[in-house]
Amino acid sequence: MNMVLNNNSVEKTMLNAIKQEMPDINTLFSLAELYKVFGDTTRIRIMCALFNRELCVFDIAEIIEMGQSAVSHQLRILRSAHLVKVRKDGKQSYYSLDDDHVKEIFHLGLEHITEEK
Amino acid sequence: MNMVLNNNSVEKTMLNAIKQEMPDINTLFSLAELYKVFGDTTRIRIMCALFNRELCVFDIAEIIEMGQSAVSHQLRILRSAHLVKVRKDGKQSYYSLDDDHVKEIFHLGLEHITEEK
DNA sequence: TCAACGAATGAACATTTATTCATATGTTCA
DNA sequence: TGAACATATGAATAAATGTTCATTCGTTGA
Repeated sequence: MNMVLNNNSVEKTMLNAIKQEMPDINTLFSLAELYKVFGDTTRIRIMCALFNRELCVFDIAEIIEMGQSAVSHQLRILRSAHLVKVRKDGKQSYYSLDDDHVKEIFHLGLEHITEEK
Repeated sequence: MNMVLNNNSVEKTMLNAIKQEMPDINTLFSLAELYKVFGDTTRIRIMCALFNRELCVFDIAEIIEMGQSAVSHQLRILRSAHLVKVRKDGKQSYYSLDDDHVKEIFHLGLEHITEEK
């Protein structure tokens, strides 16, 4: 028998079992994509401003003190992640949070960082 | 009175009120930093492998099919975000999740992406 | 109809980030 | 002690990302 043994903590068959039980790679990829969207201060601030109200692009830009273009670009990213939604009214686009998950994810993250040693 | 009026949805005073109620910028920055760590498929997969057990670096590398060096680099990032912790035993370093938040954040994210239209 | 305005978009640039390769560190055991 | 091994780390490279600037699109109202 020409079996290759590894001398690590876990047996080869066990490693394979762990591989099997992992969620499929596409799911994990989507998950990473979602968190990537949360992983930017500008987008976090935008979501934060939208916590209790809808706002148009110009007002968001004022609140977070950034240019209209930058805000608009980030809003597109937030939109495609289904984190914010738009309502158009005349010349303006009003954005609001799309989903309760946003607040929940936000709060969980806060818990983690405030509990840090 | 030389007050500049804006003709957007919300009055200037209201905008300032919203600015005031925003969490301070350092908190939001840390929050973004935390989610940035979740925002990478390799790190997500590592955390996932560690969901129910501790593993040494070599085994993690086997499970997620990446090089030892890449895994080690990512573990350092996870460690400094307090998401995983190490226990050293002889030649090996055993990593495990540091915190229940990891699982909670993970599951919330999964909920969000599976509910998408 | 056309000027003014709010928002969206594309291209360019600078910065950040993940991976790889090579090497260093630290531990075990022969 | 020194060879073998597990892990960590530094430098280099390639790829991804955020912001800015310039421009376009779409709507309003004079």
